[in-house]
Amino acid sequence: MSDESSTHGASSAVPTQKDVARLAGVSPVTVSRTLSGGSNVAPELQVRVIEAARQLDYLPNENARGLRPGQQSNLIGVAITNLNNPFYGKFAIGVEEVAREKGRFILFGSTEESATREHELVSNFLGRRVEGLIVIPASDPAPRQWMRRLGPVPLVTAAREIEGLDTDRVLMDDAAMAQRATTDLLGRGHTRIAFLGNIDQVSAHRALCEEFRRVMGEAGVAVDPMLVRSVTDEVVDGAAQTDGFLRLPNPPTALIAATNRIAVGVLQVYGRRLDAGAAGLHLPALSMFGDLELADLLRVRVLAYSSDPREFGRTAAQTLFDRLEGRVHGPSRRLVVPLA
Amino acid sequence: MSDESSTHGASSAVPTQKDVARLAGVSPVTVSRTLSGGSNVAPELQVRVIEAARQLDYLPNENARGLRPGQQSNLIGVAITNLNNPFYGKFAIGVEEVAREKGRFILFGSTEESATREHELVSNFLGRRVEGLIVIPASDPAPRQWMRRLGPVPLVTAAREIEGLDTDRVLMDDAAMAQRATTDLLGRGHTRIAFLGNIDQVSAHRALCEEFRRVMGEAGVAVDPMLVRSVTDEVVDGAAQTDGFLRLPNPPTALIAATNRIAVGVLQVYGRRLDAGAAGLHLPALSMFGDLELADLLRVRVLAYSSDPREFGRTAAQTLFDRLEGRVHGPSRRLVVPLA
DNA sequence: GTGAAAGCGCTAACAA
DNA sequence: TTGTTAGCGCTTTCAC
Repeated sequence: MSDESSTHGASSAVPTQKDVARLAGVSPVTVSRTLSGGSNVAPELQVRVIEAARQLDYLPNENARGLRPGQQSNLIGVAITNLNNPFYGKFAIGVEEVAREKGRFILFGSTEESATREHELVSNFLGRRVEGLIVIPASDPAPRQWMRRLGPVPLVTAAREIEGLDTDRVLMDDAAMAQRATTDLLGRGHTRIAFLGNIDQVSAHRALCEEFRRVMGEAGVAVDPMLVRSVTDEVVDGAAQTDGFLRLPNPPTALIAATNRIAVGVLQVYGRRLDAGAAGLHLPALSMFGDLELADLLRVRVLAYSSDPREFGRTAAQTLFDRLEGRVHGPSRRLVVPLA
Repeated sequence: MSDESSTHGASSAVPTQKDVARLAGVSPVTVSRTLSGGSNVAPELQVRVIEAARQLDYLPNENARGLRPGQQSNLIGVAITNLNNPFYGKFAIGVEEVAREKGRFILFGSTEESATREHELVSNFLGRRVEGLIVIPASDPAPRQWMRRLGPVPLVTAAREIEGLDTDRVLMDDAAMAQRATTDLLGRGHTRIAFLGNIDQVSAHRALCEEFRRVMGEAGVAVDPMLVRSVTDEVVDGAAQTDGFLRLPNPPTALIAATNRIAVGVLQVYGRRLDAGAAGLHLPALSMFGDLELADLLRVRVLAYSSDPREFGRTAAQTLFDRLEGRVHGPSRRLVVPLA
């Protein structure tokens, strides 16, 4: 009474080329040749092979296939830091799109900002002989042993620049974003502008913050040290620090959030205040870096400055394939994706 | 002057077990044994092997390893329909978390609602000998040939129920969501309630819409056929149909959007109207099914009804591992994840 | 046009 | 404890 044909029934062993050959009455080589183009195989035999394969629901073992020298795995390894950030979800779409166009498949993992997990993931990806890697480096500053194991596998890092890491890398135009955000706020008459940075995104944070200070300085506006803070890239931390800002005797009139997640934290605090009856006008104007889909529908006006995340993913993938397909040689490249 | 040690320099061939063995002055088996636990290997040899492996940056070839009978690939295939929907991004997080706990890695792809792409992806995943599959079925109704190729590989479908597909499946509580949404709106005095369904999500849409009609009927409120429409799961289509509703001589006072994407389309239209000076009160109240992070911060009040997407992903993965680890046998299961 | 043989990198079974 | 042998599923010589 067991349900042998059911989805999860243990049917007999997975059919191999040999099984197909036997059923078709040919040798395994003929099967291989038929299924990979069919050159030098009599049409009649091809028909028999194809029929046999269909009948057995045969599926070539890609792992065995990739074992032969000179064969590619058709695999790309992608490690991001945090799928919870919709920016990286969209980034992954962009990568996926390009990979599909190129006939590649994706090994995917999230590091959750941990260097250990990054090591685990990348090592495994390399063990599976990925043809290339796209990595958003974890903010965990531990040394990256896996870099030495890359061998000939091209690596593209994205979104963050890690000191001492000389790889092809795709970055957002942090300077332009910070410059625009700061200028826009100054233009609206703000002078007490708080900067809520991300302690994690080492390189990006520094660039954003430096540019903020530079523009402020150029405009002759002093930056209150109390108003420059860094938190981890978590909603709760953004919220906590926002509360801190609002409790200051002389709170800021505008606030720049370095990331998507942090901005959501800010907005949650704003939401609570509004629900408690606060007037929107008394809350600091909010600008942010990153992607916030409904930004223009919020009860609070939010200005978002960002590259298009999907385009960002596409660029990262294109950069990888430039190497893979030999269009680019030589020293590593540093690409900056312009603002959307 | 070529930069041999650079990241993308073509270093010599990838080292194999044999290379390590040679360098350590032992046989390949000793390397294998050492690296997989080290039972029955003299401590001294182990040291030599490990040192040699480190020196060569050796990484075992996981594909070759998985080729041996009785070995697992440690790979799970995950195919979703649309990474653009943050719901599925969070779903993927949930799956990833569980996979990591179980020491599995993820082959990932997006079908973009195309049955062809779904076939491509799943076939390739199976060819790479994934141990299990998690699939959000594409709405494309074309027959699923790949189902017959599963063999012993367990499959869990999620979010949508496909007719004639007898698999383990994880679903949202559509009836409860629709029931609550409709009841809540009726309780607020609305009677002209529009239903903006998703033409794609075959099973889910039907369940949602049926429950909507049922609750309306039970409350003795007539459903205006003009106010029940289906669109594809795209922001633009949601927006277009919303425009349609608003132009009716007798527009609805409330609107239920079947998905996240559709609701965003509605909100975009609302945003434009508000910017053009319309009063929020004149826009239909909006309820939706799915996940909208900033729902309570919008200028328009939105009621969102949904399961927690991450929990949803975790449940799907757990259901898969229940089969993989032999905790569950027999006929396929249908799990409904309760509302968040 | 077809098949036999060899070998990709690895590990289980068997010998020493 | 160590090494030799064999074979996983596939494709690339090379011979017929």
